[in-house]
Amino acid sequence: MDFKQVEKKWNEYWEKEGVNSFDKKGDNKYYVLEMFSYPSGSNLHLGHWYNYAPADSFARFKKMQGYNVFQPMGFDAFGLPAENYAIKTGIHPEDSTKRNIATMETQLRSMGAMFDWSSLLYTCSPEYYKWTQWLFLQLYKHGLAYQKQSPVNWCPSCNTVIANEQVVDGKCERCGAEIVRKNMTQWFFKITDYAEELLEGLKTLDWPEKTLTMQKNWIGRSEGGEVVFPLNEDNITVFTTRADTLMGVSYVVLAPEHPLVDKITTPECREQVEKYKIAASKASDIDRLSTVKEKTGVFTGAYCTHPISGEKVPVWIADYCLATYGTGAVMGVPAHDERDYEFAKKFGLDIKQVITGEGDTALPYVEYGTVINSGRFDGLSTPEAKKAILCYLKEKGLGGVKVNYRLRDWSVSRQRYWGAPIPIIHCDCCGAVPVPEEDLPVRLPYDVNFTPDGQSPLRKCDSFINVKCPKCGKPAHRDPDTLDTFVCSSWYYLRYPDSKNDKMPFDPELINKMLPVDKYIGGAEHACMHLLYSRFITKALRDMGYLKFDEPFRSLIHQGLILGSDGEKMSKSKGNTINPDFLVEEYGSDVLRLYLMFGFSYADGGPWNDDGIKSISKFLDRVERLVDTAIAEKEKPISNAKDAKELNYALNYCIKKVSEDMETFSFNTAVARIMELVNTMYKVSGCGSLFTEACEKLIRVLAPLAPHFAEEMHERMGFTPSIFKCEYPSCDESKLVRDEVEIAVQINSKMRAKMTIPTSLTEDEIKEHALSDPKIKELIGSASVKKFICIKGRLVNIII
RNA sequence: GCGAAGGUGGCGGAACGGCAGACGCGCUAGUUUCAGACGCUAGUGGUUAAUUCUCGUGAGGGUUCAAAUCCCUUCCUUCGCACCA
Repeated sequence: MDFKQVEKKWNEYWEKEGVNSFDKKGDNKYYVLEMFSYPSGSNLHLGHWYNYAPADSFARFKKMQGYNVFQPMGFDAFGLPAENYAIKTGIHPEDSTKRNIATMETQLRSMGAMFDWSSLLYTCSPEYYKWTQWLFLQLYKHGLAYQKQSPVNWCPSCNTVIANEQVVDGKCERCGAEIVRKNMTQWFFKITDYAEELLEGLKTLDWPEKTLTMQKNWIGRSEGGEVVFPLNEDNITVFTTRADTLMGVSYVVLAPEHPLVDKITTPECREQVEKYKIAASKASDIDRLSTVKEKTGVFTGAYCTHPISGEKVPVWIADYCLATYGTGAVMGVPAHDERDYEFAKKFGLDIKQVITGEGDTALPYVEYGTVINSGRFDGLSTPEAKKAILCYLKEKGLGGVKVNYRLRDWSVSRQRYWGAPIPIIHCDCCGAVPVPEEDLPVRLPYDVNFTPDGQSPLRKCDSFINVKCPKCGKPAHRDPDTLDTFVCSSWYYLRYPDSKNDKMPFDPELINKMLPVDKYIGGAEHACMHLLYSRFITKALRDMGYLKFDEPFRSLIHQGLILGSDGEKMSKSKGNTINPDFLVEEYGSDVLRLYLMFGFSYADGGPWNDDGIKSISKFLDRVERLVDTAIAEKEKPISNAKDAKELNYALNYCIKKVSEDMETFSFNTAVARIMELVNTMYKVSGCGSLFTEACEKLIRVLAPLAPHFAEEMHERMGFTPSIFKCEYPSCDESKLVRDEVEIAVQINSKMRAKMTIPTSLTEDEIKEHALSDPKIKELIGSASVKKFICIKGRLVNIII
């Protein structure tokens, strides 16, 4: 078969007849969404194929089941790589991105997937980012966008902010200079306002268990309390989950970045504190939280007051305390916390035991127990003491119960060019003023110097930056930063159904009908960020009244990663990349997609193997020969009843299993079941018209998995196109009823024999049957049967 | 370091308390062919003369009539960790 000609023929036919397009007016919608891609290289790589092709087969399966399937495609086109590429080559990000998109779009079209091309979108087009900016303004108006100081990676040599990815071993990837953390004013989205609902909502989602767990841990809810340690006119507030150990506090630690540090440090400690702060600014959070690394810290010279005992408590700074978690301050209870114990040992701080328990209570004792050495709280259990102490603190105005989340607000400012400009104007009189909605989009200027030299690229563009304040009309300047690309991707699924609307970001009526997404497919690496941001944006828009659903993605699937044949991650530098173009050229797109589905467990992925794909090519040839046989058998009567029964069983078993497997993205077993049917069809004979009928159904079951091939076979068998307008075959359960079944016989749980019995037997009859079987009789011998376990249709286990 | 997964034949992978290795690659034999390729048929975890016994799901322990599957310990690998997307 000339697959090139066949693929071209059907791609054109589908396009012309609108076979793939979504019926906006129809009901029974099914929204299948694959995570859109970043147009980084110029070519579609195998990973894209692995994401899109099997997901498309799922979409086609749903279509054949009668759903009105909406499967859009687009590009997440802003981002760092295009800008880095521009710095290196001088090619403008807009030019390289547009060129990459054009290539990828052509390749995606040749894949033969049923994308609804009329909804295509690019996040870098002004028609799209106008609404990204609109989204920012809505969040701002509702108090969900705000500015605060926050640390960034700063390269003192390049004089610029650099991404985490560009920090290699604490050094700048470009120039090798040591990176320091520097505070800058940044925009944040208040995702923490939704922490509780984001956590609760997880219960309603049909998502992989591991993803739910990861999000849960990422949000990191912990119940505890706040405790205030007064220090002159200031208060140091700490968060703790172990308020019961409060009387064991021997010091308080502030994060080196804590705002109080400068104020409270005494002159004689100033030098060591400053030195320590510089050292801490060079360590990553991951290093700082390591429990194996030796603890470091310095004394500030200051003392705060214990809220209950009134004793003086020394205040230290240490990098194991993070400014971004809790209140940026912790109380040190060496007797009952491993890190505090290590810290106190090293610096000679007091270790006061205030909890005891049964058994081994060697310090640090971190288990729950009974309070001691704590005055009025002595004798209480840990949970009782937590309550009592926090209650007492509340009365004194020095703390109380508090729920804390690990989740931090979402930093959305980027000091870069290639992103959506932040629609804010800074005015000396009026402060931060939102750009009026009618002035959107704030267009990204083309002629910009984006070489890194200490300034946001947009700040150097006078025509962009200098504007009049929309409020007072005085000279003002635009915000020079752009938005994190995660902002663009946090709402694109809302734009797709109405992607050409120039009056609003989406039509609320339409969106309430189309959303949530019924099946979302993409990489597991997005578990905590993209997927959480999208959920937050959906909930925020709901509360503003723009939509009426709570969650954007009802059901989620992650595909695995295809590795190089050496088992390593594919990369140009390793030279182990597989170019799908060559494979499509040699085998055709159906064979490539079928192999991707058959050769791997979809959620796991694995190393690429050249031999496997050839076998799929042979498999389709095998099916093609079957079709030709079936055409010849069409008018013949059924002459072999036994084989006919066998064929009916195989056919209906295949239909049943494949339908189930397609539903769960278990493509490898779905293909295996089709291969089994094909094997059976090669074995049987004398099935006549039943054979032809079976073949027709086989082609339909295969259609979502090998669309061009199936369409061609369907036509060859004399049917009018398109096969995707046909119903998916349904299983005739009556054909699956068997008269006899072979079951295993175990004696003392060891496999000993097999026997074939009628399926109609009751448990007692099976027992009788088994015990009277001569071979089994012999195996049992003179021993007596103690117990008889019968699992119907599978096995019996005779304990003697 | 913290969080999340995963270790099954020569290989990709099935099974997810009930006959381990479905399906495929590879390999072996037969068949077709002038020959090869292709196709078709059969076999294929180790061990063995033998469906003969036995051993086998990273390692060690446990629960159970029964464990790849559940529990504990341990080793190894992969992914994420908030400015890559």
